[in-house]
Amino acid sequence: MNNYSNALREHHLKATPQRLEIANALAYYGHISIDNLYEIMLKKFNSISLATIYKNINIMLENSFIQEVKIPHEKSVYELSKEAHSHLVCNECGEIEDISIDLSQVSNAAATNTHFKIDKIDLVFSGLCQKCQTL
Amino acid sequence: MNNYSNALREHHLKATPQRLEIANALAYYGHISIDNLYEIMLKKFNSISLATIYKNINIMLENSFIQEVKIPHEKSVYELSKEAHSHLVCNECGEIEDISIDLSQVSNAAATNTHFKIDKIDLVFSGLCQKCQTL
DNA sequence: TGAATATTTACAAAAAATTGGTATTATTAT
DNA sequence: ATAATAATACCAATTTTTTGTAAATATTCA
Repeated sequence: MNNYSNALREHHLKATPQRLEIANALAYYGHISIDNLYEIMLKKFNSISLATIYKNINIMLENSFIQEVKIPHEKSVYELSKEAHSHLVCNECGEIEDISIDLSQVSNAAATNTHFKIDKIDLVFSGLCQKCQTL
Repeated sequence: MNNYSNALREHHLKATPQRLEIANALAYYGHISIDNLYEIMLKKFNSISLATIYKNINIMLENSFIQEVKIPHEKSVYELSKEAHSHLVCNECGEIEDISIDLSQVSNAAATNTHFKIDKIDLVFSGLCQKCQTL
């Protein structure tokens, strides 16, 4: 199990036990909503409050330690920052999967068409995962 | 100016004056947040309530008359349903632009890599629009 | 290692966002 | 036009998120 103390400090965040646990939860589950995170955190810190969750999620976002993933029709989930990647969501079971796809073609197409200077791409595929297709 | 009475009815929505005005606002502005929509609606219906806005947005979403667009770091905006397209957001001025790009390559890549059956793609480019690059 | 300081936490409360209940009014189909 | 149905405004309730603060904790630096 990873120790995120240094990673947190590199993002100018104090390494508190609560934050370490948030990092562990994100690492373990990959993507997690505020509600789920609160439930998980309660198991380790039985007096933790939602306000603490929100404050930490928000400051972690500001400092780019984590990223928000906006899923269609769902509440946002959060993930540890890593290399750029896209997401797939199963409309049946809700599973979220990471995927790395080369987006230079679409990025260039968008840039030349609109003259935007593009520096970030949020891409979410929705559909059915392999398991849910066969059920 | 378009009359959306029939379009609403085709989506099994009664064509009330409030709904027609929402449709007009979405058509005129392209993308609108709940707050902005409420402000706009207040000009025509000085006793309209936010609850009415929410109820209509929700039922219009359910009936696919409109679509939600989730913008990074921003509140959702809504748009009239139309052909599939992607979005560009300017991080400076907030402008949201539609763009049609062929996504069959990335869609195929994602499908073959993950064995998902993909039926929807949400793609948002963030960056700077042409105007804001030169400021 | 320990004291000083700066930040974080839990808790309470407030604020903001969204949803629910109902009498009245408007829309639709006949 | 009328009856049946659904939407609206209004108000209240709920849910979600943020804020303020004293106490507790982590970090810094000697």
